[in-house]
Amino acid sequence: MDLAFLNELNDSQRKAVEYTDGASLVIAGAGSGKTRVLTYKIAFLLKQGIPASSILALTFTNKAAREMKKRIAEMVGDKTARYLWMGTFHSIFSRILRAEEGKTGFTRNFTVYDSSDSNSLIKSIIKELKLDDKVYKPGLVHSRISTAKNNLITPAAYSANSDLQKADFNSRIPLIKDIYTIYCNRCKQADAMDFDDLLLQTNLLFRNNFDVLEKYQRFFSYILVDEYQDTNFAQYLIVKKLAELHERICVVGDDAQSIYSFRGANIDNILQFRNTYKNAQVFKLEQNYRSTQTIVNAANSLIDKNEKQIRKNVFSEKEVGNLIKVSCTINDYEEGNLVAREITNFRVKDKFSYQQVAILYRTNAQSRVIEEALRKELIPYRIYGGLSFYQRKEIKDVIAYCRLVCNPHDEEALKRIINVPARGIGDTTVNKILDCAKTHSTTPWMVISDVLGHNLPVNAGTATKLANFKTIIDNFSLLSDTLNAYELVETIIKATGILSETYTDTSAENISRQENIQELLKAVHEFCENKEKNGEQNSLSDFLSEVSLLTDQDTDKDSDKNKVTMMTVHAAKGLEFKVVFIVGMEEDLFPSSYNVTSERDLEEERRLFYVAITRAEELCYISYAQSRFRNGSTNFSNPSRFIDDINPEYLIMPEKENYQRKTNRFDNWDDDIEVERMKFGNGFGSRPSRNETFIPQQPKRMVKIENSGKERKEIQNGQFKPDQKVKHSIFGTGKIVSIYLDGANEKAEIDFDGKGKKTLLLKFAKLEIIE
DNA sequence: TGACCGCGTCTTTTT
DNA sequence: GACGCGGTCA
Repeated sequence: MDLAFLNELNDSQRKAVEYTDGASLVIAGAGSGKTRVLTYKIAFLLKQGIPASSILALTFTNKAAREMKKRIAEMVGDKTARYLWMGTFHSIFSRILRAEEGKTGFTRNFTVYDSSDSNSLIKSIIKELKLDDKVYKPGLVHSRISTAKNNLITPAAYSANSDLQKADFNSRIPLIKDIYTIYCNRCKQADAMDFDDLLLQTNLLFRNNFDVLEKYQRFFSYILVDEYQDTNFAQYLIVKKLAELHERICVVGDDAQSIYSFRGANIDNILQFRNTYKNAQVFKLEQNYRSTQTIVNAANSLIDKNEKQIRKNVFSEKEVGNLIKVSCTINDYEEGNLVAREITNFRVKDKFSYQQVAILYRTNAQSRVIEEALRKELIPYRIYGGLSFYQRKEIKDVIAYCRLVCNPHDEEALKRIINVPARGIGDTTVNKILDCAKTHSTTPWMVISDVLGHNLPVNAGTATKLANFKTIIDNFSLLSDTLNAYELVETIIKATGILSETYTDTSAENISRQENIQELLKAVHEFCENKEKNGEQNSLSDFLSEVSLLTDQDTDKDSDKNKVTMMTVHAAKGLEFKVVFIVGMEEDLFPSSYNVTSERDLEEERRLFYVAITRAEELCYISYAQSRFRNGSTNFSNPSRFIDDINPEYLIMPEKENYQRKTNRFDNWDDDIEVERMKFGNGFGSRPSRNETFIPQQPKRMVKIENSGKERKEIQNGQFKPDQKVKHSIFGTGKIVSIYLDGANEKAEIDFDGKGKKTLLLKFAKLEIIE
């Protein structure tokens, strides 16, 4: 057995790889070779003769799985590696759920609803219940349902749980339980699972079928989990159950990089690992091979401000490197220019190529200004995230046809394309069908299949149109027995005229739509060839079962080589770049004011910043703007408190003078560049005369400037005043710090006894005045 | 039924 | 600024 590759590891990496007898936790600091440990460990297991098919490796993204599999194949050979169970939780367990069809009430061809399908279904349920969608906001309802599912709370349990009912009642949305119940019934009827179902149903499968659980427990003799800090309760429990028999489980992660709590990720899973697995070995990887000492030390000094963490000593033995330059510009527009100019500088000096540079931001909306600036400087870039390929209208339309062909009961797919291209079946008819399906407790497809039998109140013309539509879909379904995915998708595109719909128009938009459809065809083609090569199925439903779990990250193209990368910090997790620009480091944006209502949330934002900094290998730039065009108006902002969290010895700060400057000058990295005129939005020619908004002060709160130029801060409220003592149903008693207006929302900042300061929306908070 | 217009709302991150 | 919704008109 050739184990020479183990010599490529450092001491702690090697120990982590070689320990295979029981549970282990690998705490991997940023850049410490986490992926290396995982791949080498799997290779190590394989070399010892453990069959690939008995190793389950769960990753966070498809891309991570693919890359890891590739590396393992290089080490141990393609044949040995091929049968590894490696993928995201969602893709692995959707495979298992399909294999175990019938045990969960879903067939093996179940559709996967993406978030917009879920939202759309929730929206129609809210409408059917005649509820106000301003109160029952679909997004909000979805997130409540999602949270419930991630915590394995079924609709019945949700309705029965008095705490949840009380919370919903206090939030004035007591009927969530009904929406949740109906939502689940409708999904089941449509033979559709949403993302969260994939985890929830897996748990139900294992809970209700001990024999099935036992089968997989025996089957998977070794389990590895990557990015364990970002697992939620549903994922935690799946892993725990599967590992119960052997306890040969190895989880890898970094608590300092846990940034997905909004998706239900629970950092306690990693913090409490040793309580779950009493005999667990812990390995710490602390040497960072990625970044300069300055970057590592700066990141350490930042994360040190977090209370909740596993202390570790991440260090780098690379060169000391450059200090992190912090820059301040007058507005977001100049910030973009600053970044673009600096990137051009690199090119002139031949220091870095474009693909070694990344620009990271907190929100996708920030990409726009930066994009403009890069374009002006003729810098090629690639934006990740935002509207992903598979969320584009034309792609979703084609996919919806495919979904309907494989599963005609898929309500969301039906609604989407029943009138695309226009065939005279409008909203009125669709609503009648939905109504009718509801009263007959059946699916819309059944109604269309037998219009007369269901007494659908439409005229003969409409009935014919519906019959024609049904014939189209039925014909495709017949073809699906003989054609592979590529042939069928091609037929669908041609026969439905989706493509020809765009032919008439030669606008740039339509050309891009055509290209996208061609791109999709290419992807299906590749899928079919790949599957054929491996002797696997390549029918349309096989394609669909994979495509619904793909994301933008998975569509890398060769043409994207040598471009600057632009993405959110979240999307950058796991990646590394020679040069990283972190833009928009402003209070209320980063940390995001929407996100932060507690110290716990603030710590997550801080971890997010930590992730951003540690992406950089050699150079890291941080910038913030004094004003920014956001949500249709210009807002003044203060530098992020996180900048102060970094030990200043690693930073070059903008000169203090610039910090508070009242003139139109801005600080920049090249002092000789001419100052451009500030760009302010509509009718905002005159700046407010007050300057104090530029002076850093506590609390660092963004002051909203209306277009009229008026400044609004704290406001009067008839009922609530600062210093009042109040009681909240969840947070208990506290004292009001301030009442202020955020946009149109009246908010209260309250210092709760023992719970710290929180910001609440007055209209929802239901506060009781104590004194 | 479908195209178009204007208004109001909502702006975080993603498998 | 962008999008979705509701209303109006052909």
